[in-house]
Amino acid sequence: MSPYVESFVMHIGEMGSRWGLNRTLGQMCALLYISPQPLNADEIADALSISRSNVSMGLKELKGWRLIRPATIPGDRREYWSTPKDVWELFRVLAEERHRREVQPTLSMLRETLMVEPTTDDDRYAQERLREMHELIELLTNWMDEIHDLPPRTLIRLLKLGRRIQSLLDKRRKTRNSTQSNDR
Amino acid sequence: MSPYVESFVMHIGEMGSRWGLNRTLGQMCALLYISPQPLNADEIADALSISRSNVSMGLKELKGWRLIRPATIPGDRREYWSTPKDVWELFRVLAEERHRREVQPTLSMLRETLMVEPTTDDDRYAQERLREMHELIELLTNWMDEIHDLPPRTLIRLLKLGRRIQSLLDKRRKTRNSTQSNDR
DNA sequence: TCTAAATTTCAACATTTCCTGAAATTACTG
DNA sequence: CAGTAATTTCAGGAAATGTTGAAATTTAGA
Repeated sequence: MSPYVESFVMHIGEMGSRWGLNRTLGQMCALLYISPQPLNADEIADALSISRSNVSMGLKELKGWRLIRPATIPGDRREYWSTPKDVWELFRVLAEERHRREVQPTLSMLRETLMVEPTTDDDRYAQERLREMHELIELLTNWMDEIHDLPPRTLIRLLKLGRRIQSLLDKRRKTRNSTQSNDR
Repeated sequence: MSPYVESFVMHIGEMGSRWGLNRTLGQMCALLYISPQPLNADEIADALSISRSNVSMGLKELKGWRLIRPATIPGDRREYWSTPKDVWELFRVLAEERHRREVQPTLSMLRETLMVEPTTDDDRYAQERLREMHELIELLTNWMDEIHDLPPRTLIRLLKLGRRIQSLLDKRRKTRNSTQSNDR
């Protein structure tokens, strides 16, 4: 592994631990991302100096994360792997998976708890906090779902707009109000 | 701790591990969030059945995360603690801290690596991937900075807009193009 | 300034998470 | 359908993380 590549792989490895993956998973991802060609398990084990079995388990997990894809090299019977090369897609997949694993269960929990009638004052206060949290998470979730398959081009425009979004929204509201309907 | 509160606290505890905090930190946060009054260290230890010293270390960390604030109760010499009660603020602080701890270092690493002139073809390919990642992260970072202190009201409007943002952006581009300037 | 309550520190222990090599399984190929 | 290459599984050990109680430190008030 060239030093060029190494600093990146190691760094993402460290970060990986904070992204639901762990160090090894992060390193594997990073390595596959910056490799021009797909790699097979032995090459990965070799590059990262980890055991073959560790790679096998890692690949299994990364499949679950939808972060890697198989590739075949004609005349070679081993399996090769790579990540999507588009950062947008990579981040989107990661975000979706984390949403599925972290946010969805939390939403369920909140919904269930909110069904229960609180009895004490403290519980009533707690319920109010839960309700607010539920509302925000649901808003964010719906938003993510909605923009999920907007073209990256559109999202980039939105990002570049930054805070100027405010005036745009204001303008929209004004015209809408002066005509008729309102959001939702 | 009432069962009402308990399911929430325990759940956030589990999630906490995935959010850079750990289980105990998550539980402490959750508990302080849904408690009508600030709590002192002993009350926290008691509610969560953990040692006093663990609470002390936890509070120290949570201070570092800016997730808790001290409160004083007149005539009581102990220190009391609570979280912000506004979910928006809570999430924003969490996002900011994670950004500081995870994204910033990654940005630095990318910038440094991009300074180095790649020598092999593989390194040149790697650099291209790094460049794209850097670009995206920077775009997201700037966006976050910009909308950082827009009023929640505005953000809610944006969220509720969902994918309809597209037509709004299209409209804007059309008028802009027909007059003159462009984004950036 | 002294005392006792409150808080913090830290080294030892406990728990969780990760990684490995050996063995088992699967999948090609002759 | 052997025989071998490739991959997966898994129990045990290693490393990392979290927790505790005892001792040290800080703080507030008498």
